[in-house]
Amino acid sequence: MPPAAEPVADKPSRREQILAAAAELFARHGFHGVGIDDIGSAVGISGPALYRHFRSKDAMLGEMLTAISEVLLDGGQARVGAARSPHDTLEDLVRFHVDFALDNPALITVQERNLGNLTDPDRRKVRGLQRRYVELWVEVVRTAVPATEEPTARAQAHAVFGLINSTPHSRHLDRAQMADLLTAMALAALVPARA
Amino acid sequence: MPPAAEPVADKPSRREQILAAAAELFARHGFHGVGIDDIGSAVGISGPALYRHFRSKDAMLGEMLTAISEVLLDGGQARVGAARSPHDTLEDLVRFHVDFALDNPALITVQERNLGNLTDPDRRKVRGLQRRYVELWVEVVRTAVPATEEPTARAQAHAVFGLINSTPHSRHLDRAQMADLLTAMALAALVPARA
DNA sequence: GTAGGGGGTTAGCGGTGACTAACCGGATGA
DNA sequence: TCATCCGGTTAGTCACCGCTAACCCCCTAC
Repeated sequence: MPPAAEPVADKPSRREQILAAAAELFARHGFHGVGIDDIGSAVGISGPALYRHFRSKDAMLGEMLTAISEVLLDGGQARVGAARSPHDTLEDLVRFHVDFALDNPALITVQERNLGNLTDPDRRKVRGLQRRYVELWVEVVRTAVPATEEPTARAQAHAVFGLINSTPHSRHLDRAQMADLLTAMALAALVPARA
Repeated sequence: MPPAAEPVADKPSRREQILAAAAELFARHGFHGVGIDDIGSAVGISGPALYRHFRSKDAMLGEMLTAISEVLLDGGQARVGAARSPHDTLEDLVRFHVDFALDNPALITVQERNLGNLTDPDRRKVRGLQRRYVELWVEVVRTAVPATEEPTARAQAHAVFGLINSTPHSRHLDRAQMADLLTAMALAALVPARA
């Protein structure tokens, strides 16, 4: 068995190919607007072959969204772990989210739009991960700007997610400029005028 | 004919009731996730009775989205017409959008998520209206902050829409506080530190 | 050389969803 | 009084969609 004992990232496995294609389609047409055959033909196989890799269409969405939420939470925690000044931590966190959104527009779109199409247990899991990610932001914001009330910080976090995640809907600047712009806007929106 | 010759806003007509209910459902479950029977029973009638009021399910979505786009464009133009200082005009425009989003969370959600489910002609129409609304914002932003390049202003407009439209996803503050917070954040994100 | 299994195929089933057909009751205006 | 029509009903059609069944080909390991 030449290529085995290594479930690591070699080349994109079939599963990953499928998830990527499905994300693109879900983002464009919505979960129910995409057929199993559409996903299949997007990766060059046709229709029911997908069931060799996933138990159901729901399972694809579930795996996709939990993966995203875990990447965001883990990445966020890592950024916060590397302790620097409160404001620098906030900036790191913003930058991290901006990078993720710019590099994974389809995933961001699916996460925003298709949470409601998850299975109940999947939704619970994803909601939990998202809640922890929001709490991370709340803490970081309140550390950087101590005057902020907790509900306000939560509302700000959601608003900034909306700002950053709007990225897939506008492709006017190149990646670097877009990253800088979004980061600057998010920070300006989070820390009151004058810093 | 007692009540006629007045297509004006009396009490919510059946059509309007239906559109409101449909908007709520589309926002929650997505266009394809909602059945004709769901919409019907949401207004107390059942199933195919809807076809006395709309030609098709697509037509409902089409009418809904063009109406939203027209309200936004008209309202925006009205705000800009009442000429004040450039910065006050921008603030008015922001406030207008914030109010609309807070008062019509379902509509905002549908407009954000279900543009892709429109018929081709409907999508063209809505896209056109949206484009003009964005251009309005671009002009107002560039008048208030002349240093802004046009593509940057466009990207900023989209980002601020994302910020404001995130409203349906967070209900942590009461309406007034939320309006103030979103307005402040949007303005901070649009006009560079120090004004 | 061959057994086994991973990954693909096509055919078909059952359910559901948009829409139509056919019918109906009651308010209205001549 | 009665024709009309508006807005509702239920039954039914047809397409499509998720998923299973049954089959098959190759690649690998013994």
